[in-house]
Amino acid sequence: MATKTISGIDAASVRFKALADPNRLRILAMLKNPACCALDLDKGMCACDIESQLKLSQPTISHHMRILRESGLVEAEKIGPWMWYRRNEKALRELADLINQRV
Amino acid sequence: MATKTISGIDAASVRFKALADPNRLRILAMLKNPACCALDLDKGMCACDIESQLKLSQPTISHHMRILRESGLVEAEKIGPWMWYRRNEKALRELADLINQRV
DNA sequence: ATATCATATTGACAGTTATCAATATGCACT
DNA sequence: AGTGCATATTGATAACTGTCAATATGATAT
Repeated sequence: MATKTISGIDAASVRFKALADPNRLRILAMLKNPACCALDLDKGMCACDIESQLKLSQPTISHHMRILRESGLVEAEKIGPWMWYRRNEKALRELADLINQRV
Repeated sequence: MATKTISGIDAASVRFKALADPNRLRILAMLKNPACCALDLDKGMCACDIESQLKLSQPTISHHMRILRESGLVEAEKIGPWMWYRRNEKALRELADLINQRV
């Protein structure tokens, strides 16, 4: 348990790293109010919608979504051919709390 | 005013980048409860104290402090030969609010 | 099976980052 | 002036990052 704090710091730095890119911040802001091709907004947004709103190539979007997913700040679900992305509000709240209370 | 939002995102990404390193997170945590060579804790911590608690060279500490300072998350004041560093609680709170409300 | 669409992976490249050793700056006290 | 101490800057290097073009994977519909 002695290394718990350190590994917590490392995990936090991974999440802050995920936020440390303007395009990823734009993606998270988009996911807050999904404007997407489907009507069922609860699903979040699919990659193609995100791509159409940012001037980035499809592989680049995929790269950013992987970083957001692996950091735990975004969750993904595959439905048919589409990948739906949603914010992990709990993880985001924990990160905000970390700034306010610990770090 | 049209670019206000974008420049806000860029400014935020600079601050998150400042948090995206484990050693800088450790420094911010240290500054929360300054354990330092001087008695006047209100001043914060001087660079030598930070250096003695992290296993990093003096230039590396200086580098990290510059990034924290330029991001606005930490303030610095030179008193005699020492540089005193303090957290900018307002900036940190704003960043936490950004996660909670905007991004 | 095969053609199509959505997304992921790979490979490459330019730019950035974390780190240290060496050196410079700047202050304080003889 | 000169010595010593605290911090900053420079230069170098290995590792990482954001981006795109090309290619691969995997699901759907014909």
